[in-house]
Amino acid sequence: MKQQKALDLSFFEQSTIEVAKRLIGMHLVHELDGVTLVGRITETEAYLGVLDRACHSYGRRRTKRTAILYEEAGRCYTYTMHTHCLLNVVCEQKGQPEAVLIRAMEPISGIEEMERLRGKPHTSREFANGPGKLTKAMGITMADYGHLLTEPPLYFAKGDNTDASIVATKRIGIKGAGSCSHHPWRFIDGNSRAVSAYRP
DNA sequence: CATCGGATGGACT
DNA sequence: GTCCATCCGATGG
Repeated sequence: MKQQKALDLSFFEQSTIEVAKRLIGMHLVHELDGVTLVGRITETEAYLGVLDRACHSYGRRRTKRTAILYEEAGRCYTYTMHTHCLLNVVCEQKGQPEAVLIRAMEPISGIEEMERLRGKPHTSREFANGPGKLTKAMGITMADYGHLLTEPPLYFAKGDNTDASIVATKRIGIKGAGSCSHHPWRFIDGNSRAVSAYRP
């Protein structure tokens, strides 16, 4: 495995939709207990802040949980959904509370350790084809809340997206968000099977 | 304090 | 398709 070079802050200061699209094919890296875990991102969703009814910062809602969304781009926004931890990266300028949810990946390296973290055998397709599965495989927890995702131990790195075919769809699991439910702000690699079940 | 609900996943019918 | 584990923030009394 060649050296992983972290994406820098300017990457995350682009528009949130642009970040969501460009993260497809990029690598997510976690250096954990001396092992480097790497996955290739296959699915993301953009959450566009104060006007997006599906976004936790809709209407400038600001709580202890959402506070990090108001900080600078590149920060880690983790939150718990039922029994699971979900990973987001903050985008845009400080004070503009937008983020990209990392929803799925293909395991690249550190696979034995990821299998131990995930528990039970899984096919490569279902290994991390969901946001809760992904954080479990990568060992990401609420302890990572606020971490700057351009620095070890948890960061993004340039990957291979030459085979990626970016497909936009509606976001998954959004309810009660009116017209915001229909925006095509979910992005998948149409050539990967390691994505959530729904396809257009 | 009690209650509710959700950007989920896994087991099961 | 259904059920539910088990969490935190939000809301109301």
